[in-house]
Amino acid sequence: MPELPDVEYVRKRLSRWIGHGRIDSCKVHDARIVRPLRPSAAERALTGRGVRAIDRRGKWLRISLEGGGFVFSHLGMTGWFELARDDAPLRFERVRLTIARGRKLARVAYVDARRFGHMRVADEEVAAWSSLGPDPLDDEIDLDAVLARLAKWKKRTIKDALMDQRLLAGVGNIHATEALWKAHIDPRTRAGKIDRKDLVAIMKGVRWTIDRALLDLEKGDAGAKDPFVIYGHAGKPCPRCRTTLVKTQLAGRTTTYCPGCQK
DNA sequence: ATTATTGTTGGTAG
DNA sequence: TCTACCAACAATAA
Repeated sequence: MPELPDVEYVRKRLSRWIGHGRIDSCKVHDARIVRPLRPSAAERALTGRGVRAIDRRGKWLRISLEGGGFVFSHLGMTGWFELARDDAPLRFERVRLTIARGRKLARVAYVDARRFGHMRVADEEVAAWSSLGPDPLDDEIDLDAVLARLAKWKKRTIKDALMDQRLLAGVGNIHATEALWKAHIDPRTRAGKIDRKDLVAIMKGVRWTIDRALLDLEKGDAGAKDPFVIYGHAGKPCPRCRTTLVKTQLAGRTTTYCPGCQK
């Protein structure tokens, strides 16, 4: 379930498993994932390469290789990295990396049921990475720059704008929904109508929902219970004002909000 | 059987 | 060139 917190969690795990290791072998089970490279070309490009760093920006991961070059990885809707216990492929495994660190081997599997995720092996930074907006977890946000962008969108809703990766990197449907609830702002508000005070509240909301999600993931009991306050809770009472939460469609995505306290 | 799902991209129409 | 909308990608769960 990757939005920013999930990808950050994956980054931490990957760093632990393969940081400063060497890619001993690479096996691509599904050609779609490494397009436009052919599986054999991707495997050849990665085998034997040292790993220098693993970073995240928004929902993208970047593995920097010794001697130059990168693997950019986007998890799509259902992508995930798992540590495998042996050589048998996991369910929906698409790529396997065997990492050598000293005498130890780590079997790192990329698993992705729907296959919307992909990896790109590249010598240079790719546009998908460099055109991302500021990352709300890592970067200082220039409020004036964000406001200037929002002002140009007369018709677009603030909810849709928040999911635009050029505005802020990493916010998706769930966390846009949760952040706007926290900020008391109606998701249907036109982006251009958002003022500085609103934006400050939204940014607080974004950090609030990201921090909560990250904490849940690191506790390790994710999936055990529904961690969201209003996402997916249409028809139930608002936890803040008890008004019944409603859902609507915004830019093609289901959006939940409280008609009582989100203005 | 039907509908929904956390994301992105490419086509089309304006 | 910019904006807005929608279908497509694919596999599951309710």
